[in-house]
Amino acid sequence: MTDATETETLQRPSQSSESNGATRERNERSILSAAERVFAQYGYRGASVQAIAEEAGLPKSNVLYYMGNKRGLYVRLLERMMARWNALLDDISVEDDPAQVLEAFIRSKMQLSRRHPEGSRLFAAEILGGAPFLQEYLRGELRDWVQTRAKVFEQWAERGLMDPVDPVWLIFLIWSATQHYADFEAQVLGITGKDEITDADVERITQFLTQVILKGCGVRPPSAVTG
Amino acid sequence: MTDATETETLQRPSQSSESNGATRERNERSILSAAERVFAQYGYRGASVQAIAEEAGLPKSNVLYYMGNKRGLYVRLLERMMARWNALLDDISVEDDPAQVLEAFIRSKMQLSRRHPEGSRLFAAEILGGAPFLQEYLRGELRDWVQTRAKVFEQWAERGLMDPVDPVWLIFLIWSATQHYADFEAQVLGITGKDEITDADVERITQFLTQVILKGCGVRPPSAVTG
DNA sequence: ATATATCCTGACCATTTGGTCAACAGGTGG
DNA sequence: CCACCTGTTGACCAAATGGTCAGGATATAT
Repeated sequence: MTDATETETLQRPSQSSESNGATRERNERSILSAAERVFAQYGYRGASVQAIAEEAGLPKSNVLYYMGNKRGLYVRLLERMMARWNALLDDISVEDDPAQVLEAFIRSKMQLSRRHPEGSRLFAAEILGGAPFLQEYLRGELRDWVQTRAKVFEQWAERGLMDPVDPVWLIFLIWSATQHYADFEAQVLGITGKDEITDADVERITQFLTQVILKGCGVRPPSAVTG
Repeated sequence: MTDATETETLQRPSQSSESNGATRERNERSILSAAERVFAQYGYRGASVQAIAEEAGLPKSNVLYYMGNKRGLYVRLLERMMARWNALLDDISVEDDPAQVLEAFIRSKMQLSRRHPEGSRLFAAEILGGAPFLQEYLRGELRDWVQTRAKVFEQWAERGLMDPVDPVWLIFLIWSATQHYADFEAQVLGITGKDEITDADVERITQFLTQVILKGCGVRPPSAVTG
């Protein structure tokens, strides 16, 4: 009965959703944020509810009161990250300028990793471990996402707007390159000797990647005015 | 006293190292291999000695008999992977052909990830978690490795053999792109719908990456005969 | 004030964790 | 035969694990 509720059909915030659900919202947010950090660092198995609770500054029981159980909490975080992800490069068409689209892709992907480094690492850890919770998503939604974009890339190639490279691998290349700075931040920092990746660094990396990848695919950089 | 021995000053294999150290070697190998898989999948915290033992087909006590403790086993695996890593792109000089060197780099890095996917993932998981065991290595050996190669790339750029891109970021780009296929194998398989990455796939990816990255950096592909 | 719903949490539980240890087996050299 | 070394493993331990639950605190609605 008092089992893991669907975490969707939660309180119906009748009218005064301010003081009513306010506590809940505040606590849930802080738990989710703490959990994201802990899961990202230790992976699903390695993370403990106790550690999450401490990170959130709450007793373990309270975390479980809000989240039901460890598994549900984890899935919820994955879903949140997937939603952010799906918003990326929402609509592109053959009519768009390849250079502009590719640059926008690289830039927004870079910013996603920058804005949500823990979410990015959480995702990476899940995939590393064989994606036990995400098989479905990978073979469904995400696959469609990729195929749609790949189609457009292909048509660009047919029209001579870029080299005839395999579009799926191009997408993987952009993914890996952009995610590297979030997922392998520890490595990047260690090797460069920095103690932080600044906004300026991110901008420079974005430009570097844009330049190399566009040129590498035979895409002409966007000429501000469409010739 | 009976603490974690240095795992280096083990048995001195006097002369008959066949029947003598043979059992040890066999068991150690199978434990290391099993541990690599389990650590890669679950991370350090998430992996259990019990799981490693089962994977190796031995009782837990036996694993601990050979390896001392979990930590030592993990460190030993990391060191093994680092050794493989250091052998990469061992010597390059300004006199070499950029195209040949870059292609060799991409190819050998690709093969390293292919030959040791679990080791690659183990490494990735360690970095993802903030590299608690590898700080020293990253800021020391690996940093030097990168700086040395970066110097060469820079000189190539000065000589007009390639575009003046930031060499460190170029190295990161190659790393991330090549490692992606090992670390995110689950994602690649899910999206492409394959159930295995074949040797032919690896070859095609290698050529794709070589083509795009060389062209992207303004490196002319190796003209079999030096012009 | 009373009732009701949310929020909070310490105590508790079975299971698993990393690790120790004593006992024992097998072979080799004296 | 004994002594010694390597290998083997079940029994055991304190600590940590995910999760439950009863009981209390707090606030709002009537």
